[in-house]
Amino acid sequence: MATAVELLDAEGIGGLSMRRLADRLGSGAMSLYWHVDNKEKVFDLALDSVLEYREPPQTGEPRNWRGEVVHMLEDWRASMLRHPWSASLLPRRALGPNILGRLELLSKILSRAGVADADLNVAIWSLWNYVMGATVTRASFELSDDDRAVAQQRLTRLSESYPTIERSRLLLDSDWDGAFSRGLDFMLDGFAARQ
Amino acid sequence: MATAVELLDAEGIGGLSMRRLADRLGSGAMSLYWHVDNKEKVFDLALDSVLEYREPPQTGEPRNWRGEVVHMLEDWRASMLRHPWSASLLPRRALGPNILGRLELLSKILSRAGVADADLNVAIWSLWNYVMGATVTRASFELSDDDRAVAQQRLTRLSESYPTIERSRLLLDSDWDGAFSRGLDFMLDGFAARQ
DNA sequence: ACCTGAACACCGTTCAAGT
DNA sequence: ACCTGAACACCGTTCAAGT
Repeated sequence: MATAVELLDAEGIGGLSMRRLADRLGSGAMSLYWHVDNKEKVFDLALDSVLEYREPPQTGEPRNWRGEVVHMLEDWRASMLRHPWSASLLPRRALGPNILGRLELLSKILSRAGVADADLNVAIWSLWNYVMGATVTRASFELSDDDRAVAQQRLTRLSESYPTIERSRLLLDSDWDGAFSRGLDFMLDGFAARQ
Repeated sequence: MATAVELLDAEGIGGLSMRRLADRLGSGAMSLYWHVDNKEKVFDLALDSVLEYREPPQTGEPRNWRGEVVHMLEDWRASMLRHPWSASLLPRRALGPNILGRLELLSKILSRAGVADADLNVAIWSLWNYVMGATVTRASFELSDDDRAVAQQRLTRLSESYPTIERSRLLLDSDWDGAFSRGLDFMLDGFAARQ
């Protein structure tokens, strides 16, 4: 599986073919199919393998729940951005053990923090949605400089049609990390209000 | 383009090949390439073509900004779910005119509602992230009943490892629409707090 | 200006056959 | 139990050639 991740890192999602993976593995032609059902399974395994989370060591001091949530979610996003193919793999993938582990942890933190049981699932899915959307978006904007230039050019050409987003420089603002954590703060404010 | 959307609706993302599309179009073999650069462009066009938004007719009464935002975003999500392939197409796609139009509208509503300029882009991207994450997730869980059964089975088998999400039935809760709008409310609460 | 078909360089997957 | 290579049924894209 490590080899599949290497290949995806190096060549992107289109670069992984069963034939090339077999090659890279040194093993001859099609022996892969003895170990794995099909290409989908390879993607499932690669995705989950990249999402392992190790909680930071507990110091004696009481941790605050917001900090814990933020830490885990920022790590989640960072893990996926380290392997940009993982974002485009996300749709239609199974939930592997590492993903389930993160959801479990998130549940525990939030319910310990006093989020009502009735709101818990909504809160978790909201955070999930936020992280997944942010990651998918971020990865898809991380294109070549050429592409960025083209997008910028097109937008200024169309500035009469989209005056507001042109003025606020919505598409040019490149502080992705800052936007991510500030938006997360907004969301957590929303949860905290219902506690 | 309508034909491409039909084909995607009928057969999913894997069902669209340049050859089959040409066939369906009645046109012979490879004449597509005179009209379009490559397959990527076909996907770009298909995605945007499905995201047109018509604002609801303005009654004389003053509309509330939360209602407008919720309406547009729920329509956005619904449009994508009507064409499930659009969710998996989202990563790495260009922003077409319909998408830009929605972002422009959102900007206008929020800034009219009094969201500070400094918070505007963060708010918009947060909502974007939320909608995209929710849609991608929803579409990917809408698998065959077989798949759902397998997932459920696996989770109960692993209930010792994931007690909290097992207890809250996180993965079985099927009120997606309700979760979407309740989570959206949380977010808007967060924005309103900063006004 | 628009369409065509053959051709090239790939794919995923199966399967009989090997050790 | 594990690997192999040939074979099948596809792909996206190019390009010389047609109207």
